[in-house]
Amino acid sequence: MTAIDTSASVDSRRAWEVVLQHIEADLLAGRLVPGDHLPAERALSSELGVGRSSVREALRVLEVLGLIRTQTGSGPQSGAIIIARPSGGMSSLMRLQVAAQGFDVRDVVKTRLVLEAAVVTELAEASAAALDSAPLDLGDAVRLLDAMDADGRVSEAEFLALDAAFHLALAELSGNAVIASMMAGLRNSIESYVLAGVPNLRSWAETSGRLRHEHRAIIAAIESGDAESARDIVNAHITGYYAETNFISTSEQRTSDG
Amino acid sequence: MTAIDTSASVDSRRAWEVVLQHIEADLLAGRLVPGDHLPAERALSSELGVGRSSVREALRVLEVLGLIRTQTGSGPQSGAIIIARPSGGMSSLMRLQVAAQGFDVRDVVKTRLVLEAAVVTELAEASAAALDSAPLDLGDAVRLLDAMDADGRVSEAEFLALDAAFHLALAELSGNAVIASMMAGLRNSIESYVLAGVPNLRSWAETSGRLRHEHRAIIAAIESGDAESARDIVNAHITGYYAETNFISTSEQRTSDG
DNA sequence: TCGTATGCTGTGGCCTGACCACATGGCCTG
DNA sequence: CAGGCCATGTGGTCAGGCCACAGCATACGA
Repeated sequence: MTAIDTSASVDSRRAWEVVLQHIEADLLAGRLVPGDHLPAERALSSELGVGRSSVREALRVLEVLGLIRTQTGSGPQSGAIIIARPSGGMSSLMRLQVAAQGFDVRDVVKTRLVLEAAVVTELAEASAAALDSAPLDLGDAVRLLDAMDADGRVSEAEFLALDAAFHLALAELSGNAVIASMMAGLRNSIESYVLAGVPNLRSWAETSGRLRHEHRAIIAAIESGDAESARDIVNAHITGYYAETNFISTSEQRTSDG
Repeated sequence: MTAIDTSASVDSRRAWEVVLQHIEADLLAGRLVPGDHLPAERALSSELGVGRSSVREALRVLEVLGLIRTQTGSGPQSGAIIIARPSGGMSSLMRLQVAAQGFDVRDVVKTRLVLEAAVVTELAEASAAALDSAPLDLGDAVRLLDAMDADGRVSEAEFLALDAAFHLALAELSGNAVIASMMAGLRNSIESYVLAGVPNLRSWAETSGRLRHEHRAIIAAIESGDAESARDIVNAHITGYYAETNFISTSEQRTSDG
């Protein structure tokens, strides 16, 4: 009796899809913008004529995709709030697709290579073009490199986490949120593989030293506006690591396999 | 009385996260592979000691992310089945993030440019390298071009849909599922903007003719193994369209805005 | 008067039980 | 042997309840 089924008596869409599309429409129309509160679950439920559990299913999806943040209790911070943080959703998506064999790990690495090259190219060109105006502050990235230089006091896992953060920082500095979140997701999805490869290294000290050196070289190439060499270094940087860990033979990917 | 709370009496994870992580663990361990059936919702519920609604929230997430397909009824096709189709999830994610202003449309276009260039580069290089062995069949893509040539009998929307399919086909031919699904998501997320830009064109006939010509040129460049010109053409192809629709002035993106 | 304590209220989180539509597969009947 | 019928198990959905939690207003005490 709650739902009025005049018009579209048979709604082919499932109830939770109705909720999802309703919210998407509100977003597209600008009726909902980041920072706004969604109506309470019970309100949304009666407003749309669906059960609260269906509303919750839709909200769960939005939460995983990084569109909303939920909080119990009362007050301004409670409820479901639009946040629009893509990285979390991208990470979940890629991690699960890799787990479910929808994504081949080699393709993840190759894609990361493509995006990473695009990022440093863009940064280098921006640096070259803006020598006079804005000086292109790479401080965030450099600080991470400094943290990685605390030799001996940084575990393998910590080092690799900082490494990931460094590459992510570069992506964010390029100003492209799409690429940045993709990079976050790609890296996140193969995190466990990266860690698992460490024992295969001949010498962690040697490898980490090389990685640190390459990082500095990337920064230097960007600052000097040398896009081409930045691209080459980052290429060798990533390819080299995976080759050393025997994680993937990047030289002969997908030559003739299905 | 159903849930036994020995060990980990306070589970900080929310109930639906427990379900999600359980399934993810099964995927990673290979206990679940594409084609397999998930346990029934009620079984999963009692097995994990959570309510069925929580199980459903997790399944909903998996469904939107493209990991499972659900079907009512009984028989071999009913229930939740692992499918691992990333495109749908990528599309949802990007579409909603664009709607929620988490992604700037200009960044979406720029990212598409990067990926598209990588795709045609890879295809061209593969074509050049495999002149003797496998002849690199572009048939799928070419058939789409043929369909677009039915001049006058293809509406704007249909033409643009075929255009999208063409670019997606190229991505899939490159063999990289990650890039292919990203391209699908990127294109999908700006679908409405692309369509909305059509009225801004000086002449649809002129533009569509140019697009068709450029498509053929891309194919030709790939087949001749000319990666560089393939990249240039695809770049001009995409940039040109958006410039013509005044949808975005690709020449001066993000020069000094926040 | 001021500060604190206390309870009210509204939020999401979760569970239970119930019903429905549906698809299958076996059983029963003609 | 063929065809129809129903038992069974599935996801889809709803209603209602309880809980923990956070804020806020109110009342009370210093």
